[in-house]
Amino acid sequence: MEYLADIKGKIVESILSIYSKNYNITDLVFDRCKKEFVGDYTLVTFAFSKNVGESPELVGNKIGEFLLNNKWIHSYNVIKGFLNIQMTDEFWIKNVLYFQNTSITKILHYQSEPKNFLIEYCSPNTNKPLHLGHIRNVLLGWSMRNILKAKSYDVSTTQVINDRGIAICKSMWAWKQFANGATPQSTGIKGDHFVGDYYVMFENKFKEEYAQWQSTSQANDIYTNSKKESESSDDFFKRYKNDYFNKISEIGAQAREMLLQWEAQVPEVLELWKRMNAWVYEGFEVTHKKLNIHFNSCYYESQTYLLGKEIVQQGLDKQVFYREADGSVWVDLESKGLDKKILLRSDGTSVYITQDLGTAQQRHKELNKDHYIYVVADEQDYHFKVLFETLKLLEEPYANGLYHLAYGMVELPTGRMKSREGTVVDADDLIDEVESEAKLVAEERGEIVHLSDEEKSKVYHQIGMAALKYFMLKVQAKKRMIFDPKESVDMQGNTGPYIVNAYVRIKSIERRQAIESIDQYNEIIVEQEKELLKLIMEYPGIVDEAVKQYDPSGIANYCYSLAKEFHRFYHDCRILNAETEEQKKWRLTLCKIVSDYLNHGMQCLGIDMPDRM
RNA sequence: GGUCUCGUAGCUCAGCUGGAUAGAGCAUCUGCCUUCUAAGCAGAGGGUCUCAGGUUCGAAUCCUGACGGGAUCACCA
Repeated sequence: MEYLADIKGKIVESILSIYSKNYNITDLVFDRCKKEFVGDYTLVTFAFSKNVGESPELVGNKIGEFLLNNKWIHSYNVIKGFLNIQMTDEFWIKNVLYFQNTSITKILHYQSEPKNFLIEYCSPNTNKPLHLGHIRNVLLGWSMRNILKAKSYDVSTTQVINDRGIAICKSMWAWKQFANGATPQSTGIKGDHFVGDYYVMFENKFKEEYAQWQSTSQANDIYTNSKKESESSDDFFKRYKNDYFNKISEIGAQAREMLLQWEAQVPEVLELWKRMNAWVYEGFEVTHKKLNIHFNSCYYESQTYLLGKEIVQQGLDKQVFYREADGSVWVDLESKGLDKKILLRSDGTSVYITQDLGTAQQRHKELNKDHYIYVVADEQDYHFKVLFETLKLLEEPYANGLYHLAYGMVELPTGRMKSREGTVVDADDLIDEVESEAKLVAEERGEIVHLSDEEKSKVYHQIGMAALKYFMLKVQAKKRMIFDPKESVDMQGNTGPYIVNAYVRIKSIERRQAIESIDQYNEIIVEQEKELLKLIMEYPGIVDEAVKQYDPSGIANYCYSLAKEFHRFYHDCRILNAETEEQKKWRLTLCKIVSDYLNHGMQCLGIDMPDRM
């Protein structure tokens, strides 16, 4: 445990000794001292003073006086209810030695109990490539995986792939119709984009058909008979689109026919389905690799979409579900502040949630985890509330370990992304863009001209990814975010590359001078050094908070603060040309610690840093 | 309309288990490269923390209400 904990202990001890009151440090406000006051740490005594019936100043002075007995407290001052204490140089030195000699893994593992997790994230459809929304999802999911791993928890990851349904049938239909046997290989198009293109082709064809139909007398009859009062034909036909697809459309009927054939396992359809999905998976694989994210397993809806009927039966047997006269099965969650929710259609077929119930149960049977985290956009908040409450009603043993990591939707400065309007930001395009921006800046600077082409492109990729990933992860997960493509490729200021730059500066120094470990220090410690150490000491708390909140943004912001503080230190203080050999070693050690913590934090975010840039 | 959620500088965001004069970045303006990578540093301007009440020594932070944005309320997934 770092030595700040000792100071906190001393404060608790002082209160016990002076006032015979037993306090927990978490009940007291003890924080870093604000820069405009003299001191390193501050204890706020207002609330406490009230409890003991003495003025805040008196309490501050008494505790301050008591603390002076400690060799790590240099001095104190009291301003109203604020007791500011200054630490001795010995305190900082002890901490440096501790951080130098103790691995971050060990520090984070302290008092951590064994737990195991399954994180479900990404969850794509196989009819189109990954987009910006998926990027936020996978970065959050993968980052949470890294953070939990950093706490030495057992974590595995999975994704549920929606590989069946009408959407992929649309792609299949269009491919049969227009492709003439073309493949990703024959056209050189990435598999997921290739299949996505046929989905778009279907949609365009359908739009065309629908538009033509709207001028027929059949359409006119339907409009006059079923329009709402004063509804324009435009509005009506927008609303009617889905019905048209299901009831009237010719190509809609053909696509639905393919779906039926798929369910009936018609070999020819099954074959095409497998073939096209395989193309998509190849494409996804490339994107995953670029983002450097991984999955320990995959669940396919084609294999799980029939699950859940059994669990519904169990619920009926336990009388926590009920059957309506028409045969549909429901759960009543009104006592939980939710509504009644259908679990099985009157014809006995599944709905969305049926499958999720079944999947949850099956997964627990197979993996037996304590915690299951679903990384899914917050538009599904209600669905997950219902799902979790239903599983609790069923008294499933894992029901209390379920967590919906909900993140806000990603919007463009122009508003929501709409595939219909072609405003969806494609994941691969975005990755290419940040990479070429990184390349542009790097070439201007010319620091890495001597590297081989292969090494160079690796650095461009790392910097581009640092920019993109940090940009996405610095925002609190639960908040919706405005994604400005222009800002995402920024490399200055509060950005990933800024943090990478701090790290690279240290690596550059390391290349000039090997860092030896130290066991003492006898010179003055400057303010910039203390500020760095204060931040280093805060890291375990930052990680714990990220785990508690299921939110990496705190770690992202921490990395920025640490990098910022380092840049200041680097500017103000000479390291290799320090005043004495001893100071140089001390500062080198400090650099080493900072680079380790920066690297650890960035690793938690899934950001891989280069040694040069 | 019901439920959930958000509202902090021109823009994008921190800060939210109540604590001192509310912080960054971008953008605008001004300085600093013969010294370890200037993707950097230092400085200036920019705020009724949406509004109104309440809780108290103290509120951006907690509570209530209003206003404004978003999500959701299918025998879709």
